[in-house]
Amino acid sequence: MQSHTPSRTGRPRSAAADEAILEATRAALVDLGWSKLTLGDVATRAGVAKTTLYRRWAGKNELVVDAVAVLFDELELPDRGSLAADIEGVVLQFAAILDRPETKTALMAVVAESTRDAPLRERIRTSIVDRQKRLVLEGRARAERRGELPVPADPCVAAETADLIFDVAAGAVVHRTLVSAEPVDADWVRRFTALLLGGLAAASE
Amino acid sequence: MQSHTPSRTGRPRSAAADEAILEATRAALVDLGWSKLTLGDVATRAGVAKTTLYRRWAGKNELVVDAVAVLFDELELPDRGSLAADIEGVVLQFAAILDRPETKTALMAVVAESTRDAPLRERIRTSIVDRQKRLVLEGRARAERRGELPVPADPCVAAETADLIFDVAAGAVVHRTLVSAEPVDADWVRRFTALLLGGLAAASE
DNA sequence: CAGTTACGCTACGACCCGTAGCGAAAGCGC
DNA sequence: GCGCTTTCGCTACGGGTCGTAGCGTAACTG
Repeated sequence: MQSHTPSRTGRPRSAAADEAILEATRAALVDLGWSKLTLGDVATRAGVAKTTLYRRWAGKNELVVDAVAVLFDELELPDRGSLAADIEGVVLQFAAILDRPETKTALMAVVAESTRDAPLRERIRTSIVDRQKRLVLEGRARAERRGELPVPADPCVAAETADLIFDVAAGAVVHRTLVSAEPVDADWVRRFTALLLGGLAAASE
Repeated sequence: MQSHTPSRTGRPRSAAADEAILEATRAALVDLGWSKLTLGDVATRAGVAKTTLYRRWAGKNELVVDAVAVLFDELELPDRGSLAADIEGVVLQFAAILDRPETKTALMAVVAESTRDAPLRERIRTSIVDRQKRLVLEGRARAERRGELPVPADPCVAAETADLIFDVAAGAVVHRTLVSAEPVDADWVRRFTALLLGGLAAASE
């Protein structure tokens, strides 16, 4: 969120307004998409003055990041018994979130903006990307406990491998969904997982 | 381009103006980025009236796609002797194009817009994406001639595999560059290629 | 109650959009 | 050469969004 240090005195900021604004932002993203979304319209939908919106967020970019970030909270890594099943499960979850119209149009737009805005990039990293990356680390740790993956000797190499896996998995799903515009269905996920696990097995030999 | 059927009579459209506009668009992307780029500014930079710009392109999206598309013309697939070397070469080329400031800020922006604009998505596909995908098909055909990959029995499965490889490769490079904001250097490409080839080998067994 | 902060509302200049209208320029067929 | 057609540069315009300033009111604290 926007990390406003709450002062001890004075009228407190309405928490209900916060949620109403974020909800209105998601609704506006569904109806209008990124480019036609205006802050005035969001304020009207939320039943809030436009000035209130500007008091809490610096601009459209930051607002949309916060509005979309909560959708990634539902990402979990339930234990499905094997590394392959775990991967397939989390990839399907990620694809489902990315298939929503509000994330589809918003995510790549804010990433594009972040190429010229370092603070925005940091905000995206902490509130969205790191939540995804955590799943990769958890999945590997679980696979090591199962004995499906060897415990890495060099932790530095292990970190690089985790980053590689993350970029490959997240990138592939995003590219399939947004660029190729084809569905990430169970069949595709199965083939992708087979490719990924095969590559991991070959690399650790 | 914008596929304007040239009429036999009347004053012909200036081809020099076309190139000046696209060049000005790329320069404006470098200076201003996607969101702050305005068509009026592009027209001024190109030494062209704003109305001329609107006569040739429907809007900002289409213009930027055309301006960036030509940068992907330099993508080639020189024979480096092995499938691994071919992959590493083309991935490094793709990463180099994507590292330019004009493509970095523009590509994801137009992809984000294309989620709500089917004609734009088709334009991106034909003028940018298909040029990349072609390299995957050529690379595989070459590897089959070398005997590095088995000739697929089912052409339908082969097409699906090619699509998968394409989404994985392009997606990984894009994600690494734009989301993780870390360099696609020779070391990363080597590790990615090893992962991909290992997965391919495991899948064809 | 006084002090402080957030809120809703209005109004404002600045900017960009996309289009219309005009006269001039550059080709083609005769 | 002379019309015809299309594009060009230019100006001007209504409409929309931006981000901010100002002001009176509401909410909470000590």
